[in-house]
Amino acid sequence: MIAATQSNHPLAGIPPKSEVSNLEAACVRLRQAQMRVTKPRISILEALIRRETPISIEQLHHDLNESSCDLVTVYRCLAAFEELGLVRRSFQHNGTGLYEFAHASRSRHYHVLCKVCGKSEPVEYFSVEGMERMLTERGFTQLSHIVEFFGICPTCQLTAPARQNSPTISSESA
Amino acid sequence: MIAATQSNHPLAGIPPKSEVSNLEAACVRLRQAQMRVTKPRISILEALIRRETPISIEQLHHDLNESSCDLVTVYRCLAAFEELGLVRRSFQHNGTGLYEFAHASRSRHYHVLCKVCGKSEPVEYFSVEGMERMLTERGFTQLSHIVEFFGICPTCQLTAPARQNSPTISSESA
DNA sequence: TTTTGTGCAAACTTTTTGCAGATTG
DNA sequence: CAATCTGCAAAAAGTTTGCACAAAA
Repeated sequence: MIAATQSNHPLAGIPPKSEVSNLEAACVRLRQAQMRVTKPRISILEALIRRETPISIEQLHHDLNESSCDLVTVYRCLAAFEELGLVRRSFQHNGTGLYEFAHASRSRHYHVLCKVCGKSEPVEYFSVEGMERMLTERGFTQLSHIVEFFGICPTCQLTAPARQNSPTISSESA
Repeated sequence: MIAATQSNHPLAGIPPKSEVSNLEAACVRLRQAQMRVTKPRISILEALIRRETPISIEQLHHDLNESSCDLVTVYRCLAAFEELGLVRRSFQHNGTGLYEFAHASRSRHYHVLCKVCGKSEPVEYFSVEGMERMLTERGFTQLSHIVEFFGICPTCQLTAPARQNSPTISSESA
């Protein structure tokens, strides 16, 4: 989309160090999980790191240049990345998935998504009530929200084989 | 599903007053919105009021006896009910929608959904962090969560025709 | 009687699966 | 070389739409 930065500064086009380390950390994570660091995976991670807001799979695939890898691969990679805690999934109002890179350093934030244009903006999190009050002040109308927690219940831990995932995925709340 | 209560107490089979008033309030709401109070709508509302936990559309349709109304009607009714604020939608970990009756009297609560069996339990809401800590103590593992706010952004309010909905849907945060 | 809702069939969108060939470590 | 990924094709889920008939006000 955005053509490479138009300056001819020596660092033009070279991603900031933080992006590199994010990517590297992610690759380490992949190897830890005995997963391979492939070209599609790298491009997907790069694209996610570049972005600041959550993005749909379709759109991500498009950003990737379409030809660089198959849509199915994007689905598979994101599912894997989510299991590893490398990305976070959220939802649009219609239930379609959105993904964003889970920056290890940054504290977790949340989003407002416009029900009409679908654009999302990050927002600081205080409390549900404070949040909606603040969004009203920002000019949003017809506010609603969902808060959902997922986990594996005690019963299923006993019965299901439960593919044990890498380190705690739940570490996001640490 | 559950055959009429097996006792022969005079009140057997008669729903508690609260259910009735919930249903009545909902019907008033429908009429306010110039919507008709039809048999399918009543059964859907009844089924939702009976339930305590969020339910998928498929499952709701099943609870309804399948034959009592078409699956498409369930979709349409729930979408309409959501617009009116009569029900709340949430999501399973895979993105499929879940609905629950928005009891006007009760304060809003949230859920934990098991990633394996999908069962949901209501939980008191404190804060995201406290929530996950508490769920860990309850024996849940591999916790994750989503918090998403939806609304109509200032820009779209100017451009889009924006079918003006009934009283504030957003009143849930009042 | 007019307006609104429903059922049915079919389309669509999003996501998942199977498998052979390509790629990584 | 062995294990793991990817692409392609096809299927499965979940959800939406169009239209004629049915039901509610």
